[in-house]
Amino acid sequence: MAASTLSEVARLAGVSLATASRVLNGSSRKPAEDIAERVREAADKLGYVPNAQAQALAKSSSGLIGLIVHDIADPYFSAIARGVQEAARQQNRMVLLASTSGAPSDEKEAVAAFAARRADSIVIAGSRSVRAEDKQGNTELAAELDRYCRNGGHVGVVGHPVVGASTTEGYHVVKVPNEELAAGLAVELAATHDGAFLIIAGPEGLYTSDDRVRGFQRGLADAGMPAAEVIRAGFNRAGGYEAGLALAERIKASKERLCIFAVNDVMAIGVTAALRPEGVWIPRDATIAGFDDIETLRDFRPALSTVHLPLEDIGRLAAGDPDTPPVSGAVKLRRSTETPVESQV
Amino acid sequence: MAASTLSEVARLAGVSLATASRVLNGSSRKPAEDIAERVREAADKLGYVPNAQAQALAKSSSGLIGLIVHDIADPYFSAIARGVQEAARQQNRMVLLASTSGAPSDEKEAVAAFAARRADSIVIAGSRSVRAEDKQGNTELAAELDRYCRNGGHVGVVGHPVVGASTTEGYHVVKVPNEELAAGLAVELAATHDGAFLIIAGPEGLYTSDDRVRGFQRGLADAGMPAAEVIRAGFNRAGGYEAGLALAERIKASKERLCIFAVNDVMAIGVTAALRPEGVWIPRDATIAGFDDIETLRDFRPALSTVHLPLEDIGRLAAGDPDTPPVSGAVKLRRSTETPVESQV
DNA sequence: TTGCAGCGGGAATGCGCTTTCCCACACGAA
DNA sequence: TTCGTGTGGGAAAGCGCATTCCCGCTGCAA
Repeated sequence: MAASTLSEVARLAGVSLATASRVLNGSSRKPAEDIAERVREAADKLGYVPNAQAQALAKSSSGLIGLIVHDIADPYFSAIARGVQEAARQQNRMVLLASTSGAPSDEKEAVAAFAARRADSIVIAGSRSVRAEDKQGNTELAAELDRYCRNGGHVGVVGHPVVGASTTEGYHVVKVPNEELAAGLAVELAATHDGAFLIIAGPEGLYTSDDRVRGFQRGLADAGMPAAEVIRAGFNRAGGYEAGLALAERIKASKERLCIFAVNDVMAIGVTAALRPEGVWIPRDATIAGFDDIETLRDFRPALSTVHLPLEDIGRLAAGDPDTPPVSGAVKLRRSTETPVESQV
Repeated sequence: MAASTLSEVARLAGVSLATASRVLNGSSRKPAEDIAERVREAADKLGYVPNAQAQALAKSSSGLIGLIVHDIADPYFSAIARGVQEAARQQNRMVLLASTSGAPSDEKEAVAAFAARRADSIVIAGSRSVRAEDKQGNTELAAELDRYCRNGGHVGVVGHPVVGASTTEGYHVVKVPNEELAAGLAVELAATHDGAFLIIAGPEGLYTSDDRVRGFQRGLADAGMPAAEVIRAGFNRAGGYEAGLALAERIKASKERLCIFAVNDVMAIGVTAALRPEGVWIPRDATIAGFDDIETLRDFRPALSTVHLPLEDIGRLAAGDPDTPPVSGAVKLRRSTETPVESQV
């Protein structure tokens, strides 16, 4: 990647390096118009593209914003990524992407890489976890982030604080009211469903999942219902599918309709997909609700009851956009939890 | 973003800058083990993180790979992004992201920004277009890419070459056999459907869409069927939805089942979503097929007939991964184009 | 006419690192 | 003992740019 440099431009325009720099790359001092014009012409003729690396080095600020997600192809993350991207665009920055499949140790490396690139800020999306196997990774991640912040970096985390992070300057968490919203969902569901509830959760220790489970149980309690049984599975479609398979027989054997709460939309879809070939129809034989309100899944049938989350805004907020309204979700009851006509005797 | 520098490390370790560099940042010359150990300790104590910008400047190679997509939240692009990301990871690079909502002039700016950052290579996903309003943008984009390549950059384009790009060194196109696959789809559909066909296409001039339309028509011709009528709409779900609305009455009025080919999956979903409230059922009243085989839509019901594209591999290929097999799609016939039992008299 | 701001351009320094070149030293052969 | 030869560390020159000084010039008041 060689390209023409500023000094070449300066030479061609017959001015000094300083002047050329002032003309081309924005400075408080504005050279005279005629000379500026000459510089611009020279730059144009040479196809000059400023070297952002060198600029960053000289003024120690890179205009980069690092984004860490578990999986960029997951619609949850890609929606957040879009928000981050938009915020970055507004701030005239570029987004540096890292997918880590969720392991804190990978995330730590990503943070280090971002720090090496002197990213102005880092956004970490994806659920934090306190699982035992992540213990060391979490500690290292926290240390790395801490160092990054001490060196003047800004960190935005979606959902929960990074485990073990000492609240440093420049560290902010975009709170997602998972618990409250899950409680709200439970209350609304309890209003029309008086059978049993069941929760299909992610692995224990995953904050997002745990919060939603806790909230849902609290909502049930508030509504005067007994606590729901909790089944653990992977926090993705496959997990939901597996849980669905395990559940099919039970549902068919039972006489009353079960109301299932899967802690995110893709899990709910997985459950539904597993149930269908078994002849268990939603919402006829069981009802189901998810969480996130993933856009790509809106056309899914039966329409999935869920909790809407402004994912794009969340991304924007994490990226430090000041104009974005605070996170506020909303329960969306749709077909998948409706009481079918024939049983509304 | 201040941090400890290499010279601080060198001083603490009591060695020269050169030695410290050789120890910490990989060089062909390996200093003695005892001295290396001292340097490593010093680096560790200071929490040294090499400044990638400075490294890039010094060795003029940034380890960056730029990715340009229309919309990162679109599952088509996010799947490609995942592939690019993985390839980058393998090559020990980082991905720089730019979303452009499809305008060539935006893409041009993204290329310039990547060039400024001295990205080693650039991947452009998303359909090329020859629409009149994109004419100037295309020209500028081509010029910018050309300059980038001449300066030693590598460019990978998904699908079609950038309009007007003179084939320079370092420019490669990941061919996607849209036309052939669409033809294959048409042939397979024609085998079981003998009514009329209709194509819901994207805007005229969008290569991807045009290719698929052309291929489908050719397939129909090969199968001895008359050409299908073509309706134009937006190349996204909204476009499909709109087209679906416009179509509903017609389908209800007609006595024979129509077979609809939407040029991508999300459009097909949009069509289906528009048709459903009108009482038009797929595949009872009409059948429909899409293109892309988007993963998130696999659980959609009726299961969507489509053409599978190895999107992740495409991303990898565009990012220059040598171990990825060439692009090969496959027709996937599913429920949405099945002949329902009751009409199989 | 002299003195003093004020303005605009240029030389030079440094951002943090890689890499070339040089030099001191040790070792083996003659 | 002396001369090559190799080995390993250090000094220094950039990489491309921003920015701080510095300096010459002009315009104005005294």
